[in-house]
Amino acid sequence: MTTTTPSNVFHIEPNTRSCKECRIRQLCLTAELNPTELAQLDCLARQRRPLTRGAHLFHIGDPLEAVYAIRSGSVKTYTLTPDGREQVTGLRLPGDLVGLDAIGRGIHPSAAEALETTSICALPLNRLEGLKGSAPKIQQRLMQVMSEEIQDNEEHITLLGKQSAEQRIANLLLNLAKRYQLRGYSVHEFNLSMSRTDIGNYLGLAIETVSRLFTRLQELGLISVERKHVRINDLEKLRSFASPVDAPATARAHA
Amino acid sequence: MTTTTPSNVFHIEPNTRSCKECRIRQLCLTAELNPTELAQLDCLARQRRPLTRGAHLFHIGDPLEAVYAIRSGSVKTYTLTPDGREQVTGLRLPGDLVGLDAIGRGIHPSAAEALETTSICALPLNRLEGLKGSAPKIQQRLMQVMSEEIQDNEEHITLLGKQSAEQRIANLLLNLAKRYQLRGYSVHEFNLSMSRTDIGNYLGLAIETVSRLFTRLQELGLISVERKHVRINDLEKLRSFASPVDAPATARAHA
DNA sequence: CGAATCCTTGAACACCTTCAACAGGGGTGG
DNA sequence: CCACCCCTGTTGAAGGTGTTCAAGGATTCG
Repeated sequence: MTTTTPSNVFHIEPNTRSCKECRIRQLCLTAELNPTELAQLDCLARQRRPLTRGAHLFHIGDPLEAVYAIRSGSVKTYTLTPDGREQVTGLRLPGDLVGLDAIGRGIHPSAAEALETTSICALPLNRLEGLKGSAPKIQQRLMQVMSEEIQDNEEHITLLGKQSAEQRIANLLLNLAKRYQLRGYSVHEFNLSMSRTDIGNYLGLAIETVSRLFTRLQELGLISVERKHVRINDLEKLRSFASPVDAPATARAHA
Repeated sequence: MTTTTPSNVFHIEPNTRSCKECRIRQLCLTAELNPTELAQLDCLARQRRPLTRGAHLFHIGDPLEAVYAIRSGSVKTYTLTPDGREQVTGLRLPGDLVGLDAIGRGIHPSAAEALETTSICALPLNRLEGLKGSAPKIQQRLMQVMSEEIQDNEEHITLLGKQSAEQRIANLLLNLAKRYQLRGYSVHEFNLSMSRTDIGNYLGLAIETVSRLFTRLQELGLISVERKHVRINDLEKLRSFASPVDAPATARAHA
């Protein structure tokens, strides 16, 4: 932060503590709810003290108490391999929900850890279910969000199953750019909240490969990277790197 | 089928066409519903003519009309990469639900194709939502199933992100064995409904690698493979292959 | 200012892929 | 019923992408 400071490094502090005036309301569970429904959700959304970097929202194996909405900051979710290594399964930004994978069995199968100072809303599930009768749209919206998460996971499976290291990096950058844009920031410039280690872990690559490819994309003039700060200089060309029309050399076996 | 015929090659024809007497009721959306709720679901579950091998339940881009429960047979789901290659995202067995990833946006982001003769129940979503008031448990159960699908996807992401080719194959076999066992068949013997191509695609491996590893696991005495027929000879040892306590050689970078 | 952490870069290596050829079934048509 | 062909699966050898190992540089924080 001694150098340039893209907008997303400032915390997106919602104007107030209520859903109704939350700046990222349109992205959250609250999207398309009417004022009455918003008020109902407000009543049960507990806000916790902000998490500091490295703090856990929940651990693997914890009983499900609530699902959580990110208000500001960011969170990584991860599972553990049988031999105890971490697999990063997702990056959550303001407006995203965390913990949906615990609803099935009542136990968190993955952990959520703050990547920076992060504030959240806790949505106690049992009280959420109590709303069902009076506010079916909340329930319905929750199902939508879960379905979108399934879809996102399928995209990530495709990334891990079919794409070259270069494509994975390019797609991550485009994904982040799009999500920051949805939140009102520039498509072209943002700060990575994940470390190189987390990025490599998330993309199924060695950390050295991540570093090398950032350097390469920079040498090609597509992006500028300096530590966590990323600038996309040529969005179109980056897209053509991420999704080449002709299959890359390594792709035939999977065809 | 000229050789041995494990039980799962016989179609699991439900005794009757009603949910109440469906043999796989406990695995499906119907698990833990009371007779009244079962009857409600029965009313709207339309049964379609069985799909033949290669037939699609829906294509990518189709509008969401219903989600589907598998009654017998099996189905693969897949998405397309930007350059038009297929990525197999899942294998669905009797009792599993298909199409949940379409609820979010109303459009199927992935396709579902029968791997063999397959019969299904269609659950029209709009009529399902109409049940919400009278049968909230169905809605709740649907959320559970979706959450479990998220969890399954996370496991598959871990497989693709962290595991060696050998581990991927071993885990696939164990996964299938477990699911067939849940459906009342032997853990030790079953028929693959996926081709080698589909298996490789699903596991992010070249088809030749799949073939070689089947051969290797057979040489080690862990399994016996002949075309689609698989016998697990040493379940414990296969488990230790799938989840070694000490990280494999290729794993350090992801640690 | 020093230590720890994170990131970068280089070189050797390994796993898996690619390319190539062949074997075996299953279906079709003569 | 057999010959033929196509498709699926197998096996071998060479090659490549990404990993591993190693070392050095940069940043941050106490």
